[in-house]
Amino acid sequence: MRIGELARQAGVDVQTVRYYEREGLLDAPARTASGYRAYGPRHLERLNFVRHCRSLDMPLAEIRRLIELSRDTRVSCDQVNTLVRTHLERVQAKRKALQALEGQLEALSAQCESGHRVADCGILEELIHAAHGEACACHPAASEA
Amino acid sequence: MRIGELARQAGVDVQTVRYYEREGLLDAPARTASGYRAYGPRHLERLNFVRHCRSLDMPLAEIRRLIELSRDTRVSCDQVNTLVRTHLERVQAKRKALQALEGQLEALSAQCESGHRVADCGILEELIHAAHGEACACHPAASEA
DNA sequence: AAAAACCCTGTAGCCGCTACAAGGTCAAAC
DNA sequence: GTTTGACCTTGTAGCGGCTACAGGGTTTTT
Repeated sequence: MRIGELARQAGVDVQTVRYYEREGLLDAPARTASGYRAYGPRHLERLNFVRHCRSLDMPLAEIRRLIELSRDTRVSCDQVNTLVRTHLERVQAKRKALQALEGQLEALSAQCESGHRVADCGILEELIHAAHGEACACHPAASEA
Repeated sequence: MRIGELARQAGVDVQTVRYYEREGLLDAPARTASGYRAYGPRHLERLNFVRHCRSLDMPLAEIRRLIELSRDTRVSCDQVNTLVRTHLERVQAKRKALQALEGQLEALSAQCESGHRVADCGILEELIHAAHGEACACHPAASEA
């Protein structure tokens, strides 16, 4: 299987495959006489593994670590679980931050009534007031923390 | 006010101030005889505005657009509100994606019971099964969509 | 007068790709 | 047999939003 076929089967760009090889996530395959990469089913399996981890938003460094761990079957599973849970905590933290953002942006947008000019608009005023460190719809109680 | 003082007052890195100037978010200030940037209170106000928008996770391009809009006070406020609401939708979409991720990672972690080896661990098996396109704890109903 | 703290420009690194340039190879159509 | 087109190769640069470092000059403090 050549790189285009591998990429198609995994649903990724050809460049991404080469990138993963450079980054040590995919073993360098054999080459044909003319220098083309020749992949086997193991490579596809590994590539799908990487993509699945990426779909869980894991950074490449952690996927690399998972691959290392999986190579040594004597390793305690706790290490894998810790990695997953640490990642989960990161995702949770980011989600909560976005949730707070949502509230702030909604408050901001609520300042605006249709049809008037920016000179009379609550949004820019809010944003500019923030420049003075004053309370605003975005960060109502920020200064109380 | 020199760049260090400005940066300190806004709570940003000196490099970030220069970066914003390069990116057209901050007007180039006057220079002293020896070439040092000399800022006034207007610059601090603008910098705080930019930082506030960044705290709302707006991309610099949108902040630039907001600055443009705010310069022309005859512009309809709807443009500002649309920008904010579009950004809000992006944030919402990302938050929902992260929420789904959380569930997947939790299901994954639940596969693991403490103390055993990776060979017997549900997590890596799940991740590797995914490489065959099978149903997994991470993506239980993905193939039904 | 020396040391420390500040400033300048330019460049490169982070992440996970993506795209482009400038070439070599291979299969099929004419 | 050659020409088209799809494929492959390497190397390099770009995205965003900074951050850091190198190698200098200036100002302030000791």
